[in-house]
Parts: sequence; structure tokens; C-alpha cells
Amino acid sequence: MSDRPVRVRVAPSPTGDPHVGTAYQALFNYTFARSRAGKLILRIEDTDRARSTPESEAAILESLSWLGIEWDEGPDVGGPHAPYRQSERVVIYRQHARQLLDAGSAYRSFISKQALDQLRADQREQGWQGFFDAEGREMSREQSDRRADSGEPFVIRLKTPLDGDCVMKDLLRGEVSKEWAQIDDQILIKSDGYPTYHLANVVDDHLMGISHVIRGEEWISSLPKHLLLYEAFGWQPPVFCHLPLLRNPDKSKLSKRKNPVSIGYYQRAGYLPQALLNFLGLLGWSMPSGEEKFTIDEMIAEFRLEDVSLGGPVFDLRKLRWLNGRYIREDHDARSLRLALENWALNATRLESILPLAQPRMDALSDWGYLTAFFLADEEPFDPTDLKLKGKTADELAALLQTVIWRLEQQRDFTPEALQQTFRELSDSLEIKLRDLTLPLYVALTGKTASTPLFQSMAILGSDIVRMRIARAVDALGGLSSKKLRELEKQYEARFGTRG
RNA sequence: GACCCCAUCGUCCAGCCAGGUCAGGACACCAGCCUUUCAAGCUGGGAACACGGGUUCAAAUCCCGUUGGGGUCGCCA
Repeated sequence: MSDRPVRVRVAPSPTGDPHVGTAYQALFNYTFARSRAGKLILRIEDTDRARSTPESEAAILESLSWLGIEWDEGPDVGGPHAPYRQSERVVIYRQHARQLLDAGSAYRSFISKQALDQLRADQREQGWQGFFDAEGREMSREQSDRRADSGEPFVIRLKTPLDGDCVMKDLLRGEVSKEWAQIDDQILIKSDGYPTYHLANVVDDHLMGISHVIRGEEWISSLPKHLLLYEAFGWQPPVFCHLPLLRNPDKSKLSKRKNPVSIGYYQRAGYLPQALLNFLGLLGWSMPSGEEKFTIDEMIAEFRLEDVSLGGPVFDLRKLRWLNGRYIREDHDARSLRLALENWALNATRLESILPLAQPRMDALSDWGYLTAFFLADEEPFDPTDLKLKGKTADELAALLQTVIWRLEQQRDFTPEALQQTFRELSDSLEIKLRDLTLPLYVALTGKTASTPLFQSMAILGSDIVRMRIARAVDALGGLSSKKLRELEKQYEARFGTRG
């Protein structure tokens, strides 16, 4: 299988902000592909039709391009295996699911979602770790067809062995084995007719000729299901390589609650794409020479997949900042730095969007600097004692600001009008006067109690920086315990529906 | 909780696979130098093989156990 042409893929799910974890996976896939004269395929895994959005997909492509990751095939550039968006390949998955049904490797399950919980609990009680639908497994094909034809809702499940071991091979870990009894009969086709990740990724990886699946460690526990699918189809599986997961400073899986994770944030905060990519390359891998500053091409020249280390690396912002500083100091003269600055934010368009907000507050041209500096910053320092809301304790305000962050996470349209609308609704439903609600936000966002108009300023700052600054305000107020957070989340969902 | 993965300075890595130099580099931290200040730069410093058993003349390196961390246990990916 090592003779096969190298074809790897990065397969993000367009369900939110472009994530640095995606960039990390993309970098290693890209580097591996280039080092082996192979191809990188970008595939959009949008089979979760409730959460996938075109905006998110566009943002992901844009972020990866910004970083300098180049893919050879993808939804935007096409390729011999188009389409590269899973929502456009549903027919293919259904055909393959049918094939599995015919072969007896999968079965229809007619259990309702409610009954499912009970059944699962029962099986657990009997000491069964996986899950299977005995009725569905036994059901004759005729009966199964009849019930399906009559319009009864169903899912298609993979028929997993009830005993024995599954022996898997991981490029970095060697052989890993797991009891089949631990593995549930994975749903392949959901009741909405869309495939789950497990089916879609195996079918696509095969059809697209993927030679190596390089993905996050979180997938290792579902590898048996994937392997079983390859076997059921009679396909040769690719080489699997699970990369460690990026971590928060407390070692938990990198999450937006504890660390900025959106690529867009790093862009807006003034990090250079080369530096961010270089930094990501330092996590789990190093140059043989020990040099820590390197270009992607230099990395490609030295990269060997088997050299990746397995400890979950902490995403250390301080080191990223240092590296970024080296790029700024070592790779630029005044002219090219000016260009970088213009490219980043110091350009006519951005300035002309900011200026109308400052103009009414300017008596001299020199007022411009202090009035608008916060537009061009990452963090904006504020006086924590300014962070208050009439009749609310610090804890209550923290909770309130967290609610605002969640609400903003769902805000696709970040125009002043849309933001105003959102905040009016927020103020109504929280029964807080809009004036009062916005005051702490001025402090968090602009560093001052009085500044340029909030919603217009927010629109210019952009969602990533806005949410980060509010999150920092929450921290400044003492933060929220995880218990408190869970409570708050419940209240939030009761009030505004489920969050992303 | 069950299963799986992982384990070198606070953090990121090198060393491990082919046991044998004071365990090396970087970030951060501290000190000094340079300097009109602050950075940057330079020099130096403190800082780790999780623990316990084996195997061996010899273990960070190989094996087992313990502990710790992480992941998974969805009609999310």
C-alpha cells in the first residue's frame, strides 16, 4: 500500500468558526502530501444538515488559504472525484448503504429515538458496552423492506461482530486492539436519509483514492467501525495515522472556552500566517537541526510522518507570540512591514469604515489616535472596576456577558443593524435596559466607558475579537465555574433555543 | 464508570526504535551586558527522565504494574 500514490485529505465540518485544530490537521496532511509528491484533497463534511452552513464553509476555505495551505482538489477547484461536498454525494452513500444491506452487513433499525435510550440503558445494565438492535438484526429482508416501503422511519446500522477482537494498525502507535463487544452497531444512514460521518468518510476516502488518513486522535476509538466497513465493501483500507490533539494550558482538548481557537481571531489579532503555521508545525514535530523558525517548504523538505510525537501539545500563546515577533523583526524592512500592516488592517477601506465613527468626536486631527486605537489592537486593557451593571453582582454580570457571547456565536450577520436587533431582543428577554446592558460592553470592547457607537464598532472589530474581549471581561469578573456554566447553559437554551 | 491512547524542565521539542558522554535546544522566568528609556540582541542561571518492580555489567531508552493526563462511549463531526 505504500506504493500507492499519496493522496490525503482534510475534511472539515462547516459547523462553526474555522478552528486552529483544522489548520493543524491540514498542515500535517499538506506537508506529508508535498513531501511524498502526493495530493491534498479538501472535502467538506456537511452531512449534519442542522448545523452546517455555507458561511462556515466559506470561512474555512478562506482561513486555510490565508494560512497558505493549498489543496489540489476541493469544492472550489473541483477535481476528478467531484463533488467534494458530502451533501452533494448523498445518492452515492445511499447506494453504498443499499449494497451493505444486500450483503447483510447492515440492517434497518426501526426503533424510535425514545425507545432507544431505554434499550441502550438495558444493554448497559447487562454489561454490554456496545449497542445493537436485536430485532433489526434478526428481521427478514422482506419484512424490513415492507416496513420501509410503508413509510415507517428507520436508520441503517452496521452489523458489528458480537465477539472477538478488532486489531487495528496505526502508523504512529503500531497495533491496537479492541473487543468488538465494546463497539456499537453504528448508524450509517440517519432517519433523514443523510449518512453519518462513519459511512461517508469511508466511502469517500475509498472513492477518492485516499492513501493515508491523517486525522485527530479522537477518531481512534471509531477505527474498528471504519475498518469493518472497508471489509464489508471488500476494499483495501488506507494507512491510518492519528495525530495528537491540541490542548488547552490545563491539558484538556483545545476549546474555545479556555483558549482562542478561531483562525480568524489570530488573523485579526495580528499574527502572520507563516508564523501561525510555523508554530503549529512545532507542535508534535521538530526540524532535525533544531531550528524553530522555518517555512512550510523547509518543513516539507525534512518532514517524516513517523517522526510526529504523541504527547498532546499545549497550544502556548506566548511561544506563538515570540515566533510571530521573530517573523516581524527578521523578515521585514520598513517597507514590507508597512505592506503587511496595510494588508492586515491599515488600509483605506478599514480606515474609512472607522473614521465616520471618530469624526463627530474629533476637534483636532490628532484626536484620531486615542479615539480609534482599540480598533487596531488585540486585547484592549480596561479598568475592571468600570465593569459593572446597575443592580447586578460581578457574578451576575459575568453570567450575562457569557450569555452575550453565546448569542454572538450564533450571529452570522455581523452588521450594525443586525447587532442592534440582536441586542434589543437580548435586552427584552433579559429584562435589562439596552443602555444598561451596553455599558459593560463598551468597557470590555473599547476599554472605555464612553466610545464610538457600540454596534458599529463591533461590526468593524469583527466577531472573533469581540467575543474574545468579552470573554476576557468575564475572566476579569472572576470567571464562571463549570457548574455555574452548566446552569447558565440550561437557562440559555430554555430562553434562546439550543446553541451551536 | 468501561474501553482506548499517552507520559523527558511550568510549556514545546531532541535523545528512546538499533540500552553505555555532566539528559540537549527553544518559550517563559531570574540575573548581567549593551543601551537616553523600553523592547530587541548577547551572556549566564534555576528548572525534567511520574512512581515501583524487573531484564542487563549498564535503563530516560526494553518489559510489567501503579499513578497521572487525555480521548471515546450521539440519528455531531
